[in-house]
Amino acid sequence: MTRSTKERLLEAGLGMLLQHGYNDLGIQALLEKTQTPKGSFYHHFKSKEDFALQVIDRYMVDVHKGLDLSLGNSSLPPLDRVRRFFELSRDKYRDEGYLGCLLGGVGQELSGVSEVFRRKIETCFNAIAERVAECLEEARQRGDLPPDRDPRKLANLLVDCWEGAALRSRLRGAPDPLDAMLDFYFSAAAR
Amino acid sequence: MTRSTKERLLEAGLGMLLQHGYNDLGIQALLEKTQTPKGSFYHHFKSKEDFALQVIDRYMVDVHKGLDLSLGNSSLPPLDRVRRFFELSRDKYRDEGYLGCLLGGVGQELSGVSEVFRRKIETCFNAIAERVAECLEEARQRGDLPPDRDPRKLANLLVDCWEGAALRSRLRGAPDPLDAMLDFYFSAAAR
DNA sequence: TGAAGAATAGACCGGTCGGTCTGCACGGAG
DNA sequence: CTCCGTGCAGACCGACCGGTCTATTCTTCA
Repeated sequence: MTRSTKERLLEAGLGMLLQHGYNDLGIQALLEKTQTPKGSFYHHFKSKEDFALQVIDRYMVDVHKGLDLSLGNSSLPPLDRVRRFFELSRDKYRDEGYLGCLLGGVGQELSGVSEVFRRKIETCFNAIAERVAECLEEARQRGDLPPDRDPRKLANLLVDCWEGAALRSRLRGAPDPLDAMLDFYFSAAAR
Repeated sequence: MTRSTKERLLEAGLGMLLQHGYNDLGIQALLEKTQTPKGSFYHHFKSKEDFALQVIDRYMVDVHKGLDLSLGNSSLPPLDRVRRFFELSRDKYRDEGYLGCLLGGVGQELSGVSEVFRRKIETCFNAIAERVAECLEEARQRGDLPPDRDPRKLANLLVDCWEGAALRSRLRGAPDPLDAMLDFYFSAAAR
């Protein structure tokens, strides 16, 4: 039971944070949704901020799992592995009702107001880009990418554009912007 | 004086909305900053939501001014005009301390919770993309763009990626992601 | 069995939120 | 001059916010 309550809170928090954002997410509402008394919440988390940061950590666990799954698939050429990761993310967004990316949402909302969150989100993006970059470097060495391209810049670019497309797909409730972005990026990067 | 108070509120609101987002923007704080009593605020705006929507309208006036300025400059080739617009935006972001784009910020924060804002922001993006698309169409007809490219899709793509880069530049407090994105886009789109 | 700490439980708190209400100042129209 | 609409002014309101506190229950292990 120990973990279960905390886990339940984090899980529900993930969904609610995605939909409501940070400031519009009420502790009260979270507690009602998870049938948890307030005492439990503040037993497991020292504050709302602490809670949100842990939700992000949990989100990143899933992200890294997705990265393992796609980038680790060595039966695919490296460029396809990268694309695979984002297509997986797109499918996840679909299942969630196109609410976009938690990092983008929280990042936009809080980076102007909280240094803690600003740093946190930037660190998460860097971590993702770093892993993508490794795979792009492999592609470069295979000749799938022009040798003069910097894989790290290319990876950050991809992540950034992805976040923009994710916002747009959220606004539209549709995956089109995500697919269009991937098509453009991979045809342009490879040539 | 009639306009002045409302104008002052909208202007301050623009900055505060950009930094704090919607939910973290307190009416109280806005009133203190602008030395305005509460009665005046609710005389001019029927609610906080109404206020924010008008702030967005005001923001869009500036955006369209920027579009007029850049896209209307017929001494430049159309592709350069488009790039010019985004470079202008980048400079504006710099002057504001790299807080990114209001549309992106508000869009991310509220689109999961308010249909009104979701639609509003999507409409704004479409308006920008539409004007960009016109210019891209001109470029296509001149042969600066491959004839099989759809200017509208290309324009939306550009706007989307820009928003992602704007978020990242906000997280970093630096323009690099914006420039990297523009470089990539224009070299890829044109070839 | 019993002591101790983890976890649950929810009443309660001060502060702040968005929003309302009433009254006053002012300026042009009759 | 009065009248009336517009804008300024701020006290006030109930609701809700995140967070605290104390008490109780469960779990574990000596």
